[in-house]
Amino acid sequence: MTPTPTPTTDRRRERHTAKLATIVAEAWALARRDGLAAISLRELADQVGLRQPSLYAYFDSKLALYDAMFADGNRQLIEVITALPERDDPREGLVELVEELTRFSSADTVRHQLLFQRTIPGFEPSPASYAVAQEFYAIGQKRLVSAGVSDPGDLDIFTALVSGLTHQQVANDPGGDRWVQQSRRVVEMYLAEIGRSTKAPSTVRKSPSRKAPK
Amino acid sequence: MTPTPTPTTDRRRERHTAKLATIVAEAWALARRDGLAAISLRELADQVGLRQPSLYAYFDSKLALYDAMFADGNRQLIEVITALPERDDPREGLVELVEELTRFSSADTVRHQLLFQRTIPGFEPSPASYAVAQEFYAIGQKRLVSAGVSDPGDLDIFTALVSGLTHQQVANDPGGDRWVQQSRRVVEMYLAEIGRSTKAPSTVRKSPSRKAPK
DNA sequence: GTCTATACATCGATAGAC
DNA sequence: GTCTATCGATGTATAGAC
Repeated sequence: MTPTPTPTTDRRRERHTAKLATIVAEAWALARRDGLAAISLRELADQVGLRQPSLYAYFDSKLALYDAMFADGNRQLIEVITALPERDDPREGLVELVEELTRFSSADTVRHQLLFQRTIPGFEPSPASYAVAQEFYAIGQKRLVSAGVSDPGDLDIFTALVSGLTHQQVANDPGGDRWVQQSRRVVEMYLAEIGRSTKAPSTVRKSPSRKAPK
Repeated sequence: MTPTPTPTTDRRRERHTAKLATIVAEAWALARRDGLAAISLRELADQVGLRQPSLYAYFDSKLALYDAMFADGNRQLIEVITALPERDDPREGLVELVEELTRFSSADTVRHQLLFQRTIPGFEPSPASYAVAQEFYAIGQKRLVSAGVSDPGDLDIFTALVSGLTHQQVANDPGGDRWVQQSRRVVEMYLAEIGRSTKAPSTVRKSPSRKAPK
């Protein structure tokens, strides 16, 4: 997903990358003000001291801009969770992880939208950007395993818990901490359930679904 | 949020309302095909045999169309959950409620987006439409109270669980039932936690009932 | 790389005739 | 209510000067 002509010399490449970062940062600012889907390329260009066609030296299209923002947001996410202090008790570490993720979403609604909701028609992360998202996912999964969670179903439940807390936080108390406060209890509730089921790992309860499983 | 000039005679009002319903239905179809934000008023008008400006006889703006869709989706939601069979055990009823809500979201991604995510820039439900959403919320809360949940914090956790299951279902397995299948276990996990925290722990079933819902 | 200039298709929205 | 005609703004894209 390289833009148009990638700069040749190191010096030029450096400036190119720097300018690209300011464009992405300004795009975030516009998205926060008007909404993610309402970013105007002409206004974005103005904000970074360029004319609209010049943006095409950095992005092939508007979707490519969203792609860069997607990767950028996921890098922020990785940065935040890797900065968390190590805990002897992996369960306590899990609590803090979930609290931090909920805070992260609460801090920036549109960032949460781009990263976790499919809100832009036609947008799909490029392989490179998707790899960043998977890196985050791998880190989270590793912490889960440390806390003794390995069953796929258990993992699905955990992702549901986290996405539920973050979504409610963003939707009903953006900038606040109403669901951040519930994170500890939710994680402890979850770990209690996991501990309950690991005694008999063979018998997996399944919901009487009306649809036949695939 | 009445459109432009509300029809005067009963006959005209009737046709107006009927046509309005077909417009909303066709808007859903377009949204399913191209995405919620990608609805084109010109194409919508074509689909219902009108020219684009004529749509303004039914909606003051595009946002007013979204508002009508929002109310419509919430009415569908109320219809679905009120159609659920009565259960002697309110806990079993809660399980089925959550399963049904997750199925509801899985069945229509864009409907879930409009109802539960803030994805359209500038859109905010009108008081009339918001009242429909609150009616749904009141029904859900009533069932929760029947199951012995009344604490506000407990309620916040429940909404997080439901929104998490539905969101994961929509985002990662649209049309499927991967998180629908986890609904029972999540609800039982939740009820166990509630029972643990209440001062007077009632009879908590240790093992879940295998009673099939239907 | 960035500019000016221009082009095209599409969009939501409005004015005014009927 | 529905139409035609039109508006301003948008995203997208290209050509060519510097």
